Formats: sequence, structure tokens, C-alpha cells
Amino acid sequence: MKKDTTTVRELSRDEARLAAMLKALGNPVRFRMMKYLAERPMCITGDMVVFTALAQSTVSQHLKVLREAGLIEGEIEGPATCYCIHAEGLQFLKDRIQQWLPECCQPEADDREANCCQETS
Amino acid sequence: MKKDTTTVRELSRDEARLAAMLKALGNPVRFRMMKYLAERPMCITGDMVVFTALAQSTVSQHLKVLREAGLIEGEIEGPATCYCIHAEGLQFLKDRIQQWLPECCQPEADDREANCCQETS
DNA sequence: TTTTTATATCGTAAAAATACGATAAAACAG
DNA sequence: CTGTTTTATCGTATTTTTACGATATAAAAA
Repeated sequence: MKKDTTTVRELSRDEARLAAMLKALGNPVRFRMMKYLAERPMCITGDMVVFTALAQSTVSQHLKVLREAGLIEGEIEGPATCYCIHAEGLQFLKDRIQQWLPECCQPEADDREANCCQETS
Repeated sequence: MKKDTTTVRELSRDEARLAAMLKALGNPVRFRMMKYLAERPMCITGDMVVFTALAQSTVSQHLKVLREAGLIEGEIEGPATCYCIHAEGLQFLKDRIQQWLPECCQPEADDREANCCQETS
């Protein structure tokens, strides 16, 4: 008998990357940092410190999380570090979210009464 | 002089909803639960307990987080509770992510050399 | 009614995330 | 070289999240 791998299967490489991105964006501070960074071509750590009104070490930590999730990239620019959106990473996020859970959300006109969850709203 | 509201502005209602969804999905257990639920029209809490191999109370807690984030909906079905994907919520997530950070990720052929962050990969 | 089944909630322990100050490192100015 | 600027990392305190067992609730079965 074939083992059911649909339930216990681990996340694929891409799914793990998507999950990591979602985790990074799950924090409200980092969410706002991404939004802030998206509104300009780049910024340095100090700008983020002013924007978030958090300690410099805290901001540096958050930037590290975003960078390791592949959402931003930093480049040392003299004494400062210049951050910008990682375009490829963000595109990956958008694509994957769009493709994610494709089986659902289709208002197919099949035996809906067999399901217990109708849209009530 | 007009105050700069672009930096300190709070999140809008929709942005807050998106952030809450991302936070809910940021947990790997809940991420997999969503994936599991998307593969079938619905399931009950007990199915999730088997799937995740976690304590029933823990699963119930995670389901609550997903429900409060508007990603799933639960309906009491006799002694059990039947959960399914909240189609509207998931569509909202997809739409918002797609529209999010629209200013970036465009490979416009303008003064790129002025920026410090070139795509190096 | 009593028992069983399925779930939600409560209280709490353990783990993880978050925030801070202090310190280290690296580039540049004087 | 010395001092300044900017950032990353370290150690640690606080907060939040996660997970569990115990208990409460509600529907259905016996």
C-alpha cells in the first residue's frame, strides 16, 4: 500500500523560502520598513532608525532578518550600509502567493451543498 | 511647512489586515495547515490534529489565529467544527500582495548608476 | 439520563522574538 | 595616527509565542 505523502510531506525548497518571507513580513515593524524602503530607491540604516524610532541595534537586527529572507539587499557604501528592495525576491513572493493554494477560491458550480462551509458573508 | 506624513504614517485598515494575515502565515505550522486545508474542501479540527501531530489544544489555538486573520472560517457541524478556506480573505491577500510595493521591481531604464544597490546576482 | 465524541478555553511552562545598551569594526577626515 | 561617523554584533532583560494538560461545553449516542 502506498504511503500517503500528501499530509506529512515537508515543505519544498520554494515553499520554505516563501514561509521564511512571510515570517519576516509577519512582524509589523519589518512590514513598515519594507513599505518605507519601497517608496524610495534606497536608504541607509540611519534613515530606518529615524523612521522607526527604535534603537540602532534593533533596527540593524530587523534589517538582517529582511536581508536573510531575501527581501532586501545591503551594500556597504563607505562607512554606511545602503539597503534597497531585492527585486527578484519580491517578485518571487508575489508569484508564489499568486500561485499558492490554486485549488481553492474557484467558485466552481459543483456539488457545493456537500460541503459544510458555505460563504455566509 | 507641511509635515512629512509619508514616514510616520500608521498603517491603513487594509494594510493592517494584510499585516495580520502575514503574521498568521508567518508561523510554519499554520503555513502548512493552510496548505493542507487548501487541498480539500474542508476538514475538522481532528483532521488537523492528526496532520500536525500536535496537541488538540494547540491545534485549536492555531485555528483560532487563522480564523481571526480571516484566512479560514469555521462552522459548528454537530459536535465537530468544520473549517474551510475563507475565499474572500485569501483573494484579498493575493490582491493586496500583488498591489503591494508597486513602485519598485520595475526595471525602468533610468539613472540606475545613481543608486547604490545594483542587482549583483 | 448517562456516556461518548469533538472541540474550545484556561492556566502555565518552555521557547522564541524583540528591544536595549555596550562594544567592536571599518571607512573616512583632520 | 587620532577622532568621528556609521553600522554590526554581543549579552541580556522583557515580552510574546508556542505547546501542553486539565477542564468546560455542546451535540449526539446509548
